[in-house]
Amino acid sequence: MNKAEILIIDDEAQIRKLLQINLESNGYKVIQASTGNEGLVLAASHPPDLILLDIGLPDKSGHEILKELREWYNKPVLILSVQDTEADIVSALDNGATDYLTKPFRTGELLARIRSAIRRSQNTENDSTITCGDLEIDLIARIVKLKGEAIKLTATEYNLLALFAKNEGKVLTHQYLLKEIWGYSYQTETQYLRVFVGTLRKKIEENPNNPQRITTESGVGYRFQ
Amino acid sequence: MNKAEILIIDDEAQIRKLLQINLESNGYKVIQASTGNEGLVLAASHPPDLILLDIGLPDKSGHEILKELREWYNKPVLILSVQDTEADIVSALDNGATDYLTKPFRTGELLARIRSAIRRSQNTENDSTITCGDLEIDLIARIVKLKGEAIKLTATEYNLLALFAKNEGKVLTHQYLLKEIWGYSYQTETQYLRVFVGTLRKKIEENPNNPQRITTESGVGYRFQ
DNA sequence: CAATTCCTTTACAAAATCTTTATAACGCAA
DNA sequence: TTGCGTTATAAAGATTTTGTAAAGGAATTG
Repeated sequence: MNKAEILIIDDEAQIRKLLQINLESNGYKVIQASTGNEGLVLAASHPPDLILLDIGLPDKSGHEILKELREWYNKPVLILSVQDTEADIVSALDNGATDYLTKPFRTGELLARIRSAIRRSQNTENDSTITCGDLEIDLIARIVKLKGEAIKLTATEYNLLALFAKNEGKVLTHQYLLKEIWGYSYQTETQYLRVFVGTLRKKIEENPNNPQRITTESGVGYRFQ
Repeated sequence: MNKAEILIIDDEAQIRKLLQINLESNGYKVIQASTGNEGLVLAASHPPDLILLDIGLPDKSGHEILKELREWYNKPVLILSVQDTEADIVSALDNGATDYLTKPFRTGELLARIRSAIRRSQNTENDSTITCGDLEIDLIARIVKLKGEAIKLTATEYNLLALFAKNEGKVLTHQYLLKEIWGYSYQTETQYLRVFVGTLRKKIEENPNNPQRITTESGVGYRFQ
């Protein structure tokens, strides 16, 4: 993955700064929110690869934020907290937190736990390259080859194709695709999908008028084979 | 899931006992090993759903055990250790540990982290397919196969068939079917059902004039077998 | 800051699906 | 047999969904 994006939701500017410096120097792209609601909006409009969530937020408890996130967000959410009561930890983990670290944390450990969480979340059948007939997708290098020839895809086209490839054979609903590629708040923009599936077909199908790889499931979504 | 199995690899009998009692009272099945090699053998001969691994083992370091395990075992491995140096934690996590807890640990937290790890590992492996004779319905991939051949169904046809399959053998009333597929306000549109049961029969019945799979219960509804 | 690429949006044609109508067939009881 | 309620099938019409092109904006790049 090319620069995983991490969203920090924390009200303390100092901590955000500290995290930002550490994460960016380790090759992550960082987005920040100082309140829970701001964090939810940011996450919905552009889903990050991982979220660092503080429990002690001014506007809304982190537990609530976590619950709301988990209604649609299924990538890792790591909790950072000064609280270390067992009840807090258990509640967060049972509500879908991926991990729980108490402040002050050790940066090396935090980074290791982030690596671990991201590795696992990408581990959905992810052997770096996926091959489907004469189409090869290198998920590490982000290169797509058709009959050995590299194809030029835009960022969105690539993301869409990679998502299809990781779910070969399954029907992916419009909602799901939009949520994964554009974000939670784009669930109704099915026209985006039509446009991008169209351009993808032009690039990877033998005959775009009779697509074999990306087929339409009318009223439901698309399927990649 | 039917009683998840947990393998404990730890040389201290007291800790094993403590873990055993706690885990068993929470519905897990427990297997124990007091040395690293014994643990590897047990894991290989009967792979558990999760492994609790102590780092300070007499025969082999837990780090080594972890590496050997990870060559083939990809379910959760939680590390328990008296060591809490950052280097230890980072090394374990980077070698594929799912989580790392330092002794003494809090049982509630440990149980929550176990639940969390198991939940996540199960999320990636669900293929619920219903099989009725030579008809297969994959509810995740949304694929229907008859004698191994995929059949093309429209969204409504598929929904109807899936609903039948989930209620195999039962008579489903017109009202119920209409309510489930079209919605509450369509309960009187029984003609819809006739049309769609008709098209379904054409696609999945050997002889649509003498249906065996979807049979008519006159005046009541339909039954799927 | 100009050029290019990519994304978003709009418009319209084409295809697929659903709904409705019409008509025939079936089972059952009088 | 006839009549009635129910079911089956075909096919026309209506509606929804999809595909494609293209214009205008936004973002990126040199």
